[in-house]
Amino acid sequence: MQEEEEEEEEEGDGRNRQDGGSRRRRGEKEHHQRRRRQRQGVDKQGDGAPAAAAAAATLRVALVGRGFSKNQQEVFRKNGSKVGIEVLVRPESKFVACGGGGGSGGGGLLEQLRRERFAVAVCWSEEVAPWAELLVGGEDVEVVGHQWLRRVDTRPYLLSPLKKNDVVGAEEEGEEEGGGAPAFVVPMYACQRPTPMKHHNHEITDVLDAMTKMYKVVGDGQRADSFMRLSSVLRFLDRTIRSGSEIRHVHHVGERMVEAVDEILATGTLGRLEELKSHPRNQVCQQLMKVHGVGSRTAKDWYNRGIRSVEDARRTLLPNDDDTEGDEKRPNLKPEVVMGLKHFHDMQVPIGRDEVVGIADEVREEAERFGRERDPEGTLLFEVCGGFRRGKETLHDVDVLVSFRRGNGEPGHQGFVEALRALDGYLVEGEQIVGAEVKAFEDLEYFFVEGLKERLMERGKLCATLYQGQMGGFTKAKGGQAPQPKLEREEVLMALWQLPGRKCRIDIVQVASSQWPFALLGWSGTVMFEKDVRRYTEEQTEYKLSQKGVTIRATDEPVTDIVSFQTEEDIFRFLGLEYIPPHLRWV
DNA sequence: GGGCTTACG
DNA sequence: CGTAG
DNA sequence: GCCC
Repeated sequence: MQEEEEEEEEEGDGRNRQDGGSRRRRGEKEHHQRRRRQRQGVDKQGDGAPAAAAAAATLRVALVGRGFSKNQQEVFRKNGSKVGIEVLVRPESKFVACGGGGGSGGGGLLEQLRRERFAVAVCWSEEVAPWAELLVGGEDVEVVGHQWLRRVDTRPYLLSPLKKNDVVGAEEEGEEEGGGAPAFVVPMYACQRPTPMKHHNHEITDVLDAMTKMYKVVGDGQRADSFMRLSSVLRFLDRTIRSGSEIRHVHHVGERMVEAVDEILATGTLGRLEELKSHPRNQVCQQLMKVHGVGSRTAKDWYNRGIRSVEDARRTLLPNDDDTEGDEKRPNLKPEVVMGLKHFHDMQVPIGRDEVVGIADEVREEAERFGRERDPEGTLLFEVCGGFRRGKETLHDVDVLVSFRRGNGEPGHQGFVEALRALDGYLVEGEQIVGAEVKAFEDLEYFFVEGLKERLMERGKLCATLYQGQMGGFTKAKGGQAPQPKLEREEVLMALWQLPGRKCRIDIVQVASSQWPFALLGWSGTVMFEKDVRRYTEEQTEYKLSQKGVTIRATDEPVTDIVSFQTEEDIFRFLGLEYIPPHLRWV
């Protein structure tokens, strides 16, 4: 797609650039950033196409491999030493890739490129430009970083960078083209990987997912994440793997993970997993963590109090009629946990898609009615997010996102600010808010979710509230400045919904309409996808992404003031990502 | 050895 | 710490 | 557990 939008790219490890640098670097903001990674110039979107023509004139040399890691480059520079460098050329695309020599072991990026019909050469100098010219003829040469290469590659997916110990051999012994299936090309961030729900490696990912869960039970979230990442990588692959080494070159796949995959392929499970599962405490804790509001810490607490099952917990912890002894050691349970225990069995029952549709219809109907009362000209934005939007067959809760755009075109939030202004005692001198804004929130009937909740409760649809709150709506108070009303806000209600015969979990979220696409993206999951789209933004762009919108990281200025975001596609495009529809976000 | 998404209660 | 995606 |  963006075959031609590279134009702008560059970045990089590009310390070696030889051209004077037509590239503007925005050094100003580097300062407070401990980020040593250079960002790609992701600024243009939409229009950024009319670049192809210019691209043909210049030969770009992309640097890849550890020979060009930041540290390595420093070494080059300091020593002025000669270093073996591999040069790969792909004439039809007018660029070459170069990487550090030395090392061995296949599977690296260079090797992948070679298999894909790049020409290969090795030079023994940091001065790659002359080599590149030699290989493809005397065009102008510009040296760019491997990030650039990844972005201009014709395939729909980006390449993952070479890992530390995966540099291919410097000696390009004959072109043994053959050699089995091509290496997997796995983008580094989950948000770059279209990942379907059903894939080719369930046998392995089932075990890895169990491992992930078990590490969460024992409280090792980071290690759990690592296994989740590996599982995510495997779900992306387009064929079943036969050995861990097939993905050794992939980011996030280390030595231990290769061993793990091999062990699963050989034995069907992991010794470490079986070992953890064999501990009664872990088994019990895993059960207890199914209770809403109970994580690994609470589960461990309960276990240490002698609780051995959810039924134990219900008996011991839920307030009962007769308070015999033992209630003095009853811990103060948060209301959520009380509800989690009380309705435990209902909450374990999967919710079918048809049931979700029914619930959503009722919520939408009421929201529309409620909205019309406030502004007959207004428009309701409504979407069921979460697993439902990704196409999941059975859900464990219903995530509803709503927004209300006023008929006059103003964001629905404007009404909130107006209402706030009208509130006696909360405002003085225009925008200045006096007193506890929290109180204002409670008093204002403007709030959409609150109003919606009341109506749905009157109808007997909504029952217990597990949590209700809001984010934003005011600027932070700083100095003597009182908080100011603010557009960005989000109201969240987590509650129970009365189905015929049972209750189920429902989350209703309302946001300012300006935040709509960001909220859609943010509430559609998966967890990994959300993490990685933010991590990608943080590491690869100069922006910062949140459910509120996009800001320029250095200045914290909202980009949403300048660029219009109407859809999720707008966000992906802005960030330089291929659009990935919800049903391909099973990372 | 630090960091690993982000925000709230 | 737990929850949300 | 992996990466920088």
